[in-house]
Amino acid sequence: MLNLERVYKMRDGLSADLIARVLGGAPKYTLAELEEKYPARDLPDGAFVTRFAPSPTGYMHIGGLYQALVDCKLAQQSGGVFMLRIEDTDTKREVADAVKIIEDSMHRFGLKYNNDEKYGPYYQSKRKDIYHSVAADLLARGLAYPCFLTAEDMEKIRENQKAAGFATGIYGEFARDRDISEEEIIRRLDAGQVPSIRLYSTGNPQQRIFCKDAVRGSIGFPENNEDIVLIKSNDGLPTYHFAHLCDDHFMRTTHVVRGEEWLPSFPLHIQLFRMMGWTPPMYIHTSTIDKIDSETGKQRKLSKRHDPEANVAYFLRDGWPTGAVLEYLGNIAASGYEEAKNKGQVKSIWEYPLRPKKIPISGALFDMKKLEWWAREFIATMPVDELVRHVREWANEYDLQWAARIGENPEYLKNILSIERDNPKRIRKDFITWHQTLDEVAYFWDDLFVQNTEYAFNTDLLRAFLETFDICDDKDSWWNKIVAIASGAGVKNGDVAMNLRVAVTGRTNTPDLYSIMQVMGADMVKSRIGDILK
RNA sequence: GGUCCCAUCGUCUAGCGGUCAGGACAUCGGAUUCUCAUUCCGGUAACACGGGUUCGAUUCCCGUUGGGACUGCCA
Repeated sequence: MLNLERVYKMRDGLSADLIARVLGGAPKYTLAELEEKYPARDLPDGAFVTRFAPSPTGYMHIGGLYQALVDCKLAQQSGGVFMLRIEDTDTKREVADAVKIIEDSMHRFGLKYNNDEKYGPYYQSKRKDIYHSVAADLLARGLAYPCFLTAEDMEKIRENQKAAGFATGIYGEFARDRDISEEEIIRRLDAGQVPSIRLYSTGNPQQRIFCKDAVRGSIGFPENNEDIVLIKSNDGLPTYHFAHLCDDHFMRTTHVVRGEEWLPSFPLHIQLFRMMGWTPPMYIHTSTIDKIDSETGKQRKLSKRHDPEANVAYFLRDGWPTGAVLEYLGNIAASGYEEAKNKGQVKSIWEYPLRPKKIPISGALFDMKKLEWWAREFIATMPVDELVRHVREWANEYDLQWAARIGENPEYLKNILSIERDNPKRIRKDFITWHQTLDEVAYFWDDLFVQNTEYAFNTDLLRAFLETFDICDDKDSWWNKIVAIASGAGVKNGDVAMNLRVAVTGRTNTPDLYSIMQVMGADMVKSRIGDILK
């Protein structure tokens, strides 16, 4: 009983009038009204309600995409709901078009969300009424208070704390306005000061609080005693912590998937839910996606400043198949997928169940080579029409020269990309990205063709080939002619073929030579060989 | 400094007290092939360290070391 007293009543609550003044207006809702407005969702047992909640910084991080995929899959496979919530509470960091970039990325990667209006709005900046109503409740119960500390005040406090070797932050004796009287509040308000609303923390760091993570199990922390900001003074918007509390409660989120950088504030969030008497959601703290820093040689999180591949836009620009990126990411979250797919048990990541408990918790290095492998496999198993469509769409958006070139003769590109695609089990895996696909077949255009100057051609063989070459030959006759040339010259069949291959394409490695010549046409074949003979 | 998280081949991982420690990518070798591709075979390669608990530890506990995150009126 004593303990409860300590936890729930440490200062008097503010009067309704004062709460309205402090908040800049009377709260629109009571807690009961909010509960009614956002009722429990009508979903089957075991359905997950998840959300991807990025802040609009004008940039979609690969780690964010990973989390969004996990969220989306969890909801999809359980018959639940996946939401996209924009965390735009930091007015200072707002970037134009940022939301468009996020929505566009979600769309391109096929991450479908369902923002049911009933539980909206989905922009935090439009949910002020909700936050203020909850804050009013806390204020009335003496579990929050208006704080008039300025940025300079706090900076000074922090410096002193550092100098004295104390933990930094606004807590206990450092929380100057923690027990501020109503009279003092009114005086400051009259003087035109605008307060932030701080939590009146009743946590005791000597005690431990245990927080449950779906993957990591129960994690113990010292209780939080910081009077963290709930509502910011400059714009009246909530901090992440308070928004998370209100939004995930009233949106009826069942599972919060977020990065492990949130682990340190986990006890705070549980404290908040307990103060409200609400059941917290289940948490899944994912690991970061890292790389080895080329300068320091140390592992670190993929950063948007140093690593282009941290940005989802990078993969779009280079024309990576979004499905392959998703498979790569999905296989990190559900490592059994790879094997199941190779065994033919499932066809895509969407068919493979993601077990929350199996989501890895140690940081994974981003493996470009493995992504490449996924991409090769992905493109190789794609019908040629789809491949052509993807390549054209990419060119239309990112490479107008290619787009124009393809536009002149779309059939030509299709014929090129159709080479060696008839046998599904033996399709070459030359293609990785849409961009690279085009570069790979550039030699099919005279103005892009680059003659191989390194290769030591045997002009006799080339001349012999030209003499008997007939584009109308079927593959057997064509090959028989090559065999004849080889035996006549006393060289291996492969030598003749290689001379032709390099002469016609400029490369030592290409798909089936006969098919290439058929697609190129007699004139191109003859002129390229002729150029060498000159 | 404090708090918390993490630790199996080079990489991503399987493993939940007894396994020849399995798979995939990468790598190396071989076979097929018009090809430095594909396909098919095969190889090298890992339980960070030290203590416990146990008949028996990769697996459980503690410590060490190493890596990471957080420590804002940013999320």
